[in-house]
Amino acid sequence: MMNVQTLPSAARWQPSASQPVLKLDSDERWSDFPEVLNLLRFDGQLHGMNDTSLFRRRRLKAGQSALRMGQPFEGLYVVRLGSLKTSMTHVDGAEHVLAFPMKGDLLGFDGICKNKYLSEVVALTDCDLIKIPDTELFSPGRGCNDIERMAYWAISREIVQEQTTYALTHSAKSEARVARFLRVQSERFAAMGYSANRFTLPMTRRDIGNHLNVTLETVSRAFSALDHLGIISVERREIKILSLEALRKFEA
Amino acid sequence: MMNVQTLPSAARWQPSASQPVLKLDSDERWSDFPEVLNLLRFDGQLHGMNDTSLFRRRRLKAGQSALRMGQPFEGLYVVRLGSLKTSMTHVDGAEHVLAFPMKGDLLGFDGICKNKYLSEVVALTDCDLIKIPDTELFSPGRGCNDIERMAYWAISREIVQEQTTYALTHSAKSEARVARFLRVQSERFAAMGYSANRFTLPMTRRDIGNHLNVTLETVSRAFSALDHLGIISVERREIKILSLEALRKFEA
DNA sequence: CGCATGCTTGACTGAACTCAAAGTCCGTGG
DNA sequence: CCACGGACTTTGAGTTCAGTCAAGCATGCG
Repeated sequence: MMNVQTLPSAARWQPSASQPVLKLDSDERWSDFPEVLNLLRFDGQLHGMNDTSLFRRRRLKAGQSALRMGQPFEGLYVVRLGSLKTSMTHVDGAEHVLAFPMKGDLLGFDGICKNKYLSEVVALTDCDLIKIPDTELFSPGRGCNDIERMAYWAISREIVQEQTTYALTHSAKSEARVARFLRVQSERFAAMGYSANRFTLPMTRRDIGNHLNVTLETVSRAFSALDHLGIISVERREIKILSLEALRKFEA
Repeated sequence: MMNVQTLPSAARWQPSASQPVLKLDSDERWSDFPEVLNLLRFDGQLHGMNDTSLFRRRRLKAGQSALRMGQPFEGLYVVRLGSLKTSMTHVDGAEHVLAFPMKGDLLGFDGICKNKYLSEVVALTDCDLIKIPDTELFSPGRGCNDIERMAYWAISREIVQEQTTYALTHSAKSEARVARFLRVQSERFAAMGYSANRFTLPMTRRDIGNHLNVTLETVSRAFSALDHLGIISVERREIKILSLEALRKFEA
């Protein structure tokens, strides 16, 4: 059994008139290969040649941007703490929320193909990231590289999660999508050692709605409906799941 | 300029009462690393150590299954010819169409993470696939491996395409989704050297609808509407794009 | 030829969107 | 400290868009 702790309700971002000026990337060195493997829940095979890996540490305040669309690829990130939001902005200016990465998730993998990042990532809470620089991934002299293999394994995992997420938007009814979203969130929290029954959503109703392709009002109404039915308890962003069984029934 | 050819309208699959019995995987050897790189439109860096690569060739008749959910991972496939359909089946039995792979696309990458395939892939037309066996990808003694790097680069590309596809379902109006779907199809055909203005859709209205999360009737109505407006010409599955400009306007 | 599948079109219904108003929480500044 | 403002949320009422149900046609196969 994993150690269950309550989710740190971390400084929620309250929009302030001006984006606070900040000292950029605390570029601390950080070298704990086993911790990264553990965060990623890696269970593949390695060659055991993990030389002294040079990771970096990066802390973000809520509201800060972790990666920007179009920025040249400079490596991958593993989330050590905090919640983020990944989104794409279309030519017509419309935003599309792709995912809500949290502890153990990988960021930036869409930058490998074209050598620049293709999505925006912003911190929803204060965050602690581990950077795997591109030099560690691709250095040609390095030969066979455990880091590269680990990274690609993690990318494969992210693909699977993306497919699952994609499937989220394919329920007939909007209430069903919201119910499924909550269940998936619950499972993700549980997988990282947090409580599955009680958690704080780090994102707004609008972001949830965008992600599920429904309006924020519909999300709100769905939450209220599930609350009135006694299936969950909603108090702003504090969610308690009272009956996982009943929640699952709503996913049809 | 690429060589433009009309899309081979390839034996469309007409469902027959019984799945035809077939000789399985023609397991021919096949060893043309440059062709694979070309198919994948690879433009990354390699170490130039591409030893004698041992690929396999596999031909499928329309309607045959290329990969099955749950089947143990045995490698990746690159499509050399033909069209396919990727889908996931949920616990409740609902099918979700993820993508329509064609020439140059990669199959099976969702199998790396859990060492088994997580989606169904069936051929919509007769297909010609190149198999990259897992032994070629992961053999530990092999050291630094160009094939592995190429494969992962291709996976990164597929992620990007998946995100684009995912965004397909995030247009407000259903007509807009259908219009965007047609434009994306057109661009994909063009990217592989086929005509961008005239092509044959290999999939049913139902599959398109499932993919876009609308009903087949809605797809049909959208096609008709775009036809009546003179933006496209639809005759069963034969599509002509008459005004790409106008088509784009419908994506808002 | 009959049958099955796929496609189109119409009429009706209902779910989700839009618009609107009011309430809550939180940080800021007087 | 308290009042204000802004973002976020909830809830209601009206409307529109897409789903459902149904009928009919086309095509290709046995």
